Formats: sequence, C-alpha cells, structure tokens
Amino acid sequence: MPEAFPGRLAPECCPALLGAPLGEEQAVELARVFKALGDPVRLRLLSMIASRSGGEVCVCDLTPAFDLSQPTISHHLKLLREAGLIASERRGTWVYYRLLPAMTDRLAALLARPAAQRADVSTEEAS
Amino acid sequence: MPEAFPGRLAPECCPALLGAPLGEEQAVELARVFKALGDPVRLRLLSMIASRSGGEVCVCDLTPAFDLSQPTISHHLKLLREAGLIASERRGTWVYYRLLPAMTDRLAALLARPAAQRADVSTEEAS
DNA sequence: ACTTTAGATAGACAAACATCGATGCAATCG
DNA sequence: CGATTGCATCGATGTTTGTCTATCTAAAGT
Repeated sequence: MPEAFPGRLAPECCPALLGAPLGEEQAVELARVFKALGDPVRLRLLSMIASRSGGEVCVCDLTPAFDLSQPTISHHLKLLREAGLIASERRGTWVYYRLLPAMTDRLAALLARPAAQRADVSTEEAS
Repeated sequence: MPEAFPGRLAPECCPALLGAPLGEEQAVELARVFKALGDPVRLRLLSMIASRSGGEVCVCDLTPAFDLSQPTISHHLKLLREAGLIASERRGTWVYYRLLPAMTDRLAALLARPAAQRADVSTEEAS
C-alpha cells in the first residue's frame, strides 16, 4: 500500500504548471493530489486539521463535525493521507492527524504565476 | 448552464484554507475547482494553455497532443471552463482558449501558509 | 448551394468513487 | 480476562466520471 510518494513529486524544484507544459508523468502524480482536494468533505477535513493551533487534531474531534458515518470520515482521511497532504499518529486510544505543509507549499508554488506573466488582476473578466 | 461562478468564489478576500476551518458552502465551491484539476489530461491542458507565450492556444493545437478523441478533449476543456480556470473565444473557424489567472491566483493564495504557521520546511518528514 | 473542416453536444458504457452497515483490531478500563 | 471505546478495513450499492462513436452546428472554400 504505497503511502503517498515520499518526496518524489517534483524531480526538479518547481514544475511550474503555469510556466511550462507539464509532463505526462508529473501530471499523473499531481492529479492524484488535486483529486484528493476535489471533495467538500476532504477540503473541510484538511482545513480543520491545518487550522488547528496545536497542529494536531484527534479524529474524535473531526468525525462528529460531519453528518457522515465514522467509516466514511476514516476513508476520506485515508485519501488525504495517501495524497501526502496529512500524516497520522496513534497515541494511546486516539489517532491524531496533522498537516504536511510540504505538499500544500508545493501546490501553492505550482499555481503561482511566474512574475513575468503577472499583470493587473483587474483586467481579467469572467466569460 | 451556469458557466463558472463569476467572481463569487470568495465572499471575503482569502478564505485561507490553512488558517481557518472552511465553511461548508465554500468547501463545495472550492471542491469543484480542485476536482477540475484532479485529472492528468486537464492538468496538462491547463498547463499548455497557461504556458503559451501569446496567452492563447487554438484547440487545434491541443487536440493532437493527446492520444484521445476530439470529443474527449472538448469535454475536458468544458470542465476547466466551467470551473472558471479558462475562457474560450471563437475567431473564424477556430476556438482559442486562455487562462483566467484570477482563479489560479486564488487557489495559490488559499494553499499558501499564513506566515504565522510557517517554519523550516526541512523539519517535515514523509510518513 | 454543396463540401469540408473545426469544434461542441448527445447518448452509451465501463471504471472509479462516496457512502453505508458490519466487522476487525488495538488500547484502555473494570 | 472480558467489556468497552476509538478507529480502520471489508463488501455492497447507487452515483459520478472518463471515454468512445455518432451526430450536430458554425464558418469557410469551391
């Protein structure tokens, strides 16, 4: 059961989605991470974990925040974990999750415009 | 056919996924955008569009870059368009796509760590 | 007006996904 | 030890998604 891809996402530093055409290989790996973010429940879970002051959240605090069964929450946490976005640790009876900021940092860098292409945002329309 | 959500994604400036627990409403809207990014083909399409120097790409240049049928590519472009990530314009026989940087900017800001929580990245492990 | 070419839409279908209830495993508490 | 509690895994099920072929529309050429 491959748990994320330990440190292998970006062979070079910054694939820069917006700066150069993405290779097929990298696209597959990146898509897996974005897919993990493509669900409202997982987004809220990640947000709850990331915004917790101590840096950690007990699953027992996450589960009751949703109108979903415990196995469903567990499944979503597993997907976030396999995407490399969070990590878990058991301490006694409870399991604690925490953010792995390396991955979110990477995504943020990937989506950031290279300064060259940046212009006044107000010149962008909608349709 | 609601074409993206024109400017309505972030009622306040920066929902800051990593800074405060995300509301259910915002999570649903955001998840739709991330889901659009959660496919290798769409990631490569977006990358090809965004990295083109002129800022525009003809569909006729995109389609032959994949081992997929023309309708499939058209379908992926539609999803990216509905997510608010790209826009299209017809000029004569051809249709040109371009990036809407407002959306990628927003995602990048959303995934960026609030400076408060930022620490040395080298202290992050994998599992 | 026909023909041709670029691209979008429609409908079908298999694979992937979100969810559930039932069960399993690990740790704590009587 | 047996019971209980926290969480993960399993198997089933309805929905969504990626892909295709066939067809449609729009523009341009002859």
